[in-house]
Amino acid sequence: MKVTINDVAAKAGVSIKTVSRVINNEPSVRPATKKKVMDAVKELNYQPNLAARNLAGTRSYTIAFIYDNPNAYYVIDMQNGILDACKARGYELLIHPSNSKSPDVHKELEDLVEHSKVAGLVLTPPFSETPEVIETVKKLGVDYVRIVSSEAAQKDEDNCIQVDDSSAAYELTKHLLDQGHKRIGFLCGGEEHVSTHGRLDGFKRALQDGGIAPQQELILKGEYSFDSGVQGAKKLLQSDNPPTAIFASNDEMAAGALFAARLMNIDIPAQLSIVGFEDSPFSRQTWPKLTTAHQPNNEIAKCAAALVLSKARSKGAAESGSASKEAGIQRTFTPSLVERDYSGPAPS
Amino acid sequence: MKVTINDVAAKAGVSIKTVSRVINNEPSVRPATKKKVMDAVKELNYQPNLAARNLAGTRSYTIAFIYDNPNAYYVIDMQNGILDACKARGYELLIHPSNSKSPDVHKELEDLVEHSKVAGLVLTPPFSETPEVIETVKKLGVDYVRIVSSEAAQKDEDNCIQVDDSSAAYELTKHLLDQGHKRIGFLCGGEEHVSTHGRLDGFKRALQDGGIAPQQELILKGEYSFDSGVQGAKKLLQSDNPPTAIFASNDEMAAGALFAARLMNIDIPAQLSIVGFEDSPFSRQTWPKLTTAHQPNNEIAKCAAALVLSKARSKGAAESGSASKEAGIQRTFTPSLVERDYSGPAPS
DNA sequence: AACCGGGATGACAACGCTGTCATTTCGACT
DNA sequence: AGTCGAAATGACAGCGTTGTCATCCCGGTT
Repeated sequence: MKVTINDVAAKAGVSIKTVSRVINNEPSVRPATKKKVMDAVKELNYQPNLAARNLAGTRSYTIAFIYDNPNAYYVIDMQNGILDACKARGYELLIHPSNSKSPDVHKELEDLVEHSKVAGLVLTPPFSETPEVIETVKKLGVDYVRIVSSEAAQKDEDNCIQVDDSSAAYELTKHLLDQGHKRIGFLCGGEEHVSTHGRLDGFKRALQDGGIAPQQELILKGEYSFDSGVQGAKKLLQSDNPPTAIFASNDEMAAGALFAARLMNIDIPAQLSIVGFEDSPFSRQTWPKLTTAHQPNNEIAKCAAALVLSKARSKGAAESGSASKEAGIQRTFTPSLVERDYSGPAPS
Repeated sequence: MKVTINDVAAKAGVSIKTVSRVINNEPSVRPATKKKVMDAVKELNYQPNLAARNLAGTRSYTIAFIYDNPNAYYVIDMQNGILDACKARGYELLIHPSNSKSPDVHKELEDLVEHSKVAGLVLTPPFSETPEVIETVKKLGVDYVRIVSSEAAQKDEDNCIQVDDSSAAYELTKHLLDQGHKRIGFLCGGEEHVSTHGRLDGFKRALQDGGIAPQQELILKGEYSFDSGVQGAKKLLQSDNPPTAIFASNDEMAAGALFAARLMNIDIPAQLSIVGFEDSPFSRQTWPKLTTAHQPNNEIAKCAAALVLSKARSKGAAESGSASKEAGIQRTFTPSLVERDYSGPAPS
């Protein structure tokens, strides 16, 4: 049958409590003893029983992943990253699709935390950027890490993994400017996403630094969807003085913009350049491939999970104050330019 | 703190064992007693502690979802369906991305089952259609349910939720034939998917029933990807005698075909009809929208999970032989035609 | 050489539930 | 009313781990 802590203790010639100490990295175990135990663990391929740990211990070995982003690629990427981090540390993952706009969210969160005894929460946008939700989470006193666009991180940096949308958008815009584009259309994502504002901000800053006056008529509101990209691009391209480039706030919109351009028989990239954002599989499934900003969602999620786990752990073990600034966990990510087929110099 | 079985027992004036009997639906509890207990449960909002259940009981309250399909939409849909079923029955879900082609699969599965003490497995294609993998799962003696294309279900119907690709493809093809199309191109999905063969089979049958001779040159091998759709459609449309309609084996390929047609300035649906398969968000993110066969992945997954849970339960409880044919769980799904913008009568 | 203090270790209860088995209850039949 | 058997219920021991607290051992003091 399954190998338990008793087997390990017997093999190592110590008590189960000592084994427990070793696998939990508690102090007061002589190096020699520790080695004996670790050898036994390895030899028997022992792995602590999660159910028993959860039951007996004060801390839990489960964290939850909460999301309400409709983009499947995004969610899967994040989920896999978190899963990796959990596996590495012997934790379990509870998947919790939710809806930040629903009035039940608060009770839902409460139930999740109280009932399931989770050690921590990983939140992604737009859920992670909804103030009331964060408020509730804070009140619950559970450890959490929010993955957010930098602008949304202000108040509790310590619980955030940030994505610097503004800087990335700046870089992307600069790329277009460098290629001679003077009129660049901008398709905004949904208002509820902080990233929408960050990306727009970066875009504007780059324009300004490039000495180009604001062109309000080229900035269009929208949503992070294909349809929205189609509509926005159409509007831009049908205007009297159409832009020579379009900055779409994500790849899906860029694919939409691309589609619209095709419909209008516009040659790409000769007449029009298009850039996306995120580097989702979407940008590669379009054809030819989109120039975009690569956002390492998998890695971001892994760091978020690692961070929340380290919080949960340090809390459980030594209450040694300095636990917060975890070494080795990257806190800020700036998506970086990936130049592909869909952008080129401005037409002369 | 948390409300436990003891609180319920106290409130109801019975022993904890009786409470246990009630919440597990075991026999030999007087209706009056049962009611008392249920009332107490409701009043206290009691929910059994999963860790304790897992630890104490012989059966486990965790099932695993194993997949290796790269399509995020597909996976998320399935996952949500399974999650629903689990929640409804108080089970926990273990997410396990895998790779049916990796040589480590067997050991991986073994570890998963032995170590994590899962009550059941839900498998999706192509993982669920890989013979060696199924072999391993069977050997492990764990309950499982495979979601498969009907053709792959032969041997162990009892553990399958089937998707009748052939019939659905037949219907879709018939739809095209009814509109007067005589030359229809067919873009195959990846060989490793049984659905690829089922869909082709349905296509051929419909053609035959429609009195149209096989046109081998119109059937192209491919993969379930956008790129593959682009390539295939290009090839078809550049031939001497191009088809008036294209049956793409999934929506992603259809989107690719659509894209290729646009590039070649082919008017749709006037000159060419395109149909997809699956009704993934993809088919709606394309624009205008694709005609396709709606495959209710969410529902399918829910049934699969319900089935595996009923297996696990019946095994744990009364070993009453007849447990297998679960009432009320749909076993076969036939995706059904969803007519949208991208198909029309054949050009005259 | 006896003594002390603190690090190292172990014994044992507890976590919340299920499984086993003993005990009680109840209706039906003498 | 007394007896019997099955149904209903409960007492109690685990499940594999952690937390608490007692014990042991050791080097350093006096």
